[in-house]
Amino acid sequence: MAAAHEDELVEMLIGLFQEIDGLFAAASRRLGLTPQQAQLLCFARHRQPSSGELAALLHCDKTNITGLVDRLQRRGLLTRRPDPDDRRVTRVHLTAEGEALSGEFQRVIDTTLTTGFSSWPSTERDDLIRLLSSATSGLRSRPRQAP
Amino acid sequence: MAAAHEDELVEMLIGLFQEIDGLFAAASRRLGLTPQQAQLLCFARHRQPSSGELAALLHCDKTNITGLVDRLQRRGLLTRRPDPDDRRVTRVHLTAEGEALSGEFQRVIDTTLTTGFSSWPSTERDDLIRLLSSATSGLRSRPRQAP
DNA sequence: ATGGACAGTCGAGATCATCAACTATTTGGT
DNA sequence: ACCAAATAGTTGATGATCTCGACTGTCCAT
Repeated sequence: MAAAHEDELVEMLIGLFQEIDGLFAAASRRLGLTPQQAQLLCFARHRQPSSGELAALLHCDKTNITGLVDRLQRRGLLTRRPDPDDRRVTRVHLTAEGEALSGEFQRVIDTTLTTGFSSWPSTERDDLIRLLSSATSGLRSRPRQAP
Repeated sequence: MAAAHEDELVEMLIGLFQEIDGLFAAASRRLGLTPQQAQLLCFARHRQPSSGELAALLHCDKTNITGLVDRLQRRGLLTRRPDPDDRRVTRVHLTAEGEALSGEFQRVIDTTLTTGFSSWPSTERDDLIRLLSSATSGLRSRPRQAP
């Protein structure tokens, strides 16, 4: 067993997590958003998620989404619209202003991450993409424990 | 330029971030901690950080640390001790209970991540460790912009 | 129909997070 | 040695995040 290697891998994964967490905090703050608001806007960028979907994506309770969406709606960044197929669900649609702001956020993230890899040879980039893809999908089916 | 590859890499990095974020949320909740509390305890596991160091590690204002440490101290998980070399700084020391709880948290994280990679050949693990190391250090010196 | 599952909201209470202002201590320049 | 500037931590005020239990309304399978 390569126990030392495993520990090292875990350490690296968490280190990268911390780094991206800091990047998100700095970028959202720069735009006058909280990290949660920025992430919610990004999730609503190309689909029109329901509150329940947003709760799953943000790893929080659905009752939290109500206030989160309330504040963003009060700022004119999104609107609530009823789902035509299921009258229980309400879907979140970005306004033009919300599109612009979330686009700005995504641009900051993209350029910061991209410039961090600008000096990498494309073979290493491809390797990393391949390994990250396997890693993420491997973790996505993580063992759930009973509540 | 491999613009498509860059976008794909950014997408993968964020996907992994989301996954680890969810893992942290679930693990800390299981132990009756908030994610911030769990992270703070882990940072205090082997060193005795000052409040300012904790603020930098948690990417938040130093005034936030006061209340965070207050609540953990009230639960008997850590103590404040003055730094002998600089009477301005107070350092955080975990109690035995705090050690146990943060150890439990770290164990949950470690085993979940490790089992996610248990089927990987060691050559791929080594590749991923090497690439993540480069990536994280490359991002750690990220370009700061003026406030 | 009707009972159970599901989506969203509300109210209460705790935590997280920031800002301005303050005290105490350290440091460096003169 | 002195004093101004920088630093570490706390406090109070304010707003945002997050969860829990309870509630309404809708869907769906029996």
